[in-house]
Amino acid sequence: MIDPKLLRDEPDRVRAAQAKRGLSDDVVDRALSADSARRAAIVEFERFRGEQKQLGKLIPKATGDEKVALLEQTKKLAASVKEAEAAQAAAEEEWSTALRSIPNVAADETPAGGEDDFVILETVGTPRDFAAEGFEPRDHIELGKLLGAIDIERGAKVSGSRFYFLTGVGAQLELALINLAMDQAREAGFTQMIAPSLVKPRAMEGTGFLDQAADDVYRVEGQDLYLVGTSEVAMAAYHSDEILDGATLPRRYAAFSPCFRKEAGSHGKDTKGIIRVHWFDKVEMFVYTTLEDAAAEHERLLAWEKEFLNKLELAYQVIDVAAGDLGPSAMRKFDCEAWIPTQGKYRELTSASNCTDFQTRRLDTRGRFEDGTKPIATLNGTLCAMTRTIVAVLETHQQADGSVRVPEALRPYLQGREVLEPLGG
RNA sequence: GGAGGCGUCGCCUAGUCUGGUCUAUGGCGCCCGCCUGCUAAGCGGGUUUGGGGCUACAACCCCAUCGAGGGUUCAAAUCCCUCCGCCUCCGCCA
Repeated sequence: MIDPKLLRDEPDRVRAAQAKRGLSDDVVDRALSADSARRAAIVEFERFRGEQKQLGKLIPKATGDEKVALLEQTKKLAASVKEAEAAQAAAEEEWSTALRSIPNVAADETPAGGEDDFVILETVGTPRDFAAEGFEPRDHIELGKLLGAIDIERGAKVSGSRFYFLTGVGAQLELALINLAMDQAREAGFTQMIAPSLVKPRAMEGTGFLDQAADDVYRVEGQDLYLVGTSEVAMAAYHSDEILDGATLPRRYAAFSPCFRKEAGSHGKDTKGIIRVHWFDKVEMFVYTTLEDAAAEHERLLAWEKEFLNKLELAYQVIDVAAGDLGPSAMRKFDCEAWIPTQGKYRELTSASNCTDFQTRRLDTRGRFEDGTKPIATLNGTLCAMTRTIVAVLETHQQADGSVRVPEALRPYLQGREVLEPLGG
């Protein structure tokens, strides 16, 4: 939720922000008029209510005819109060709906436009030249089979398309990645967390996932619970309805959880392999900090993501995601896209978002500072999304014989193994 | 799943039976001031959160807020209903 004050004081800035995302600014006027209607309704209600309270005080002292008259008067007033209260509630509702449908105001630095209007900030490493090395790279599906690491057929048999089993060395690889990520996070001062992947509607709404992305969210039948698409959801709601001591900020959490996505609307995209699946596990960085520090923290999250990708010796580029592709919560987003050899392109592996006070306003999380209670910011960034990372590692570090070289940083987490060998026979 | 108990402004707590000076008591903690070689103690004051009015976004005034939502009533922390959470016991279970 954006700051209502910003809407009131600088509606043109909000209009411009809508345009930058390619959205209509009708909602701005709707929200503005709802706001003034709401305030009028509040004044009305408070006038009646105040009068009612004043008269109510006289009743216990009154006697006889005086009391009868008072009771008659207050009875009428009670009806007005009730009516005004209902009108106020309706006005609040309309205002809140309008306000909530306005996404976060993108940062000045965020490129305008949609999905294709991103700006490449940096390219790290060089994609391997398999032609020069004299062999055709195998895709992760084939490598997964050779190594006995990924069982997609049985994933489909048991759970349907876009599911998989990680088997043997594949399972070990995920556990190694989790531990590498968690160790890095712990060393950087993060509190390690294992977060629930089923959450109440409040958490889902609060993080903005019931807006545009609603179609992508699994809802549990008959249970008023949702499966999270990222532990960001649980972590943003973790401190809901709390006022955090400003001195404890930034609070940095590294949360592990499975993630579930319907992938509605992506039929036909990435239908093979484990690039796009309905479930995967992820270690996510989640930070609560001050609004003043948020932009700097965003850069730090990106730095930690790069550090992790560097450990895995991957080639990648960092992009500044365009406004139209930010999602409702973020005001700026950096994606790290790793080179996938058999696709001949960079694919998103991690994503770091600065959500400023958009989520904390919805979830009632604030900070107590010397100069008062103020809104605070949340940020999130992927440290390691297992499936796509496994794809990148296998394909990038494969060798002509179908074996895969283990990046050095990962070896301590794989019993010192330097190479993953194809299964015999 | 069954039975019972509990939920008060940071923490503890009074108030709920018997609705109305509850404008929610007291203590602890915290903040400001006084006092004071320093510290402690003592004394005085302040200390939920959200919203609105008016404005300099101050001060001030007002409304809401006693787990949440309804209801009864002129009036609800207090009575009634529903829900949520926590605790105890039983059952079940990894």
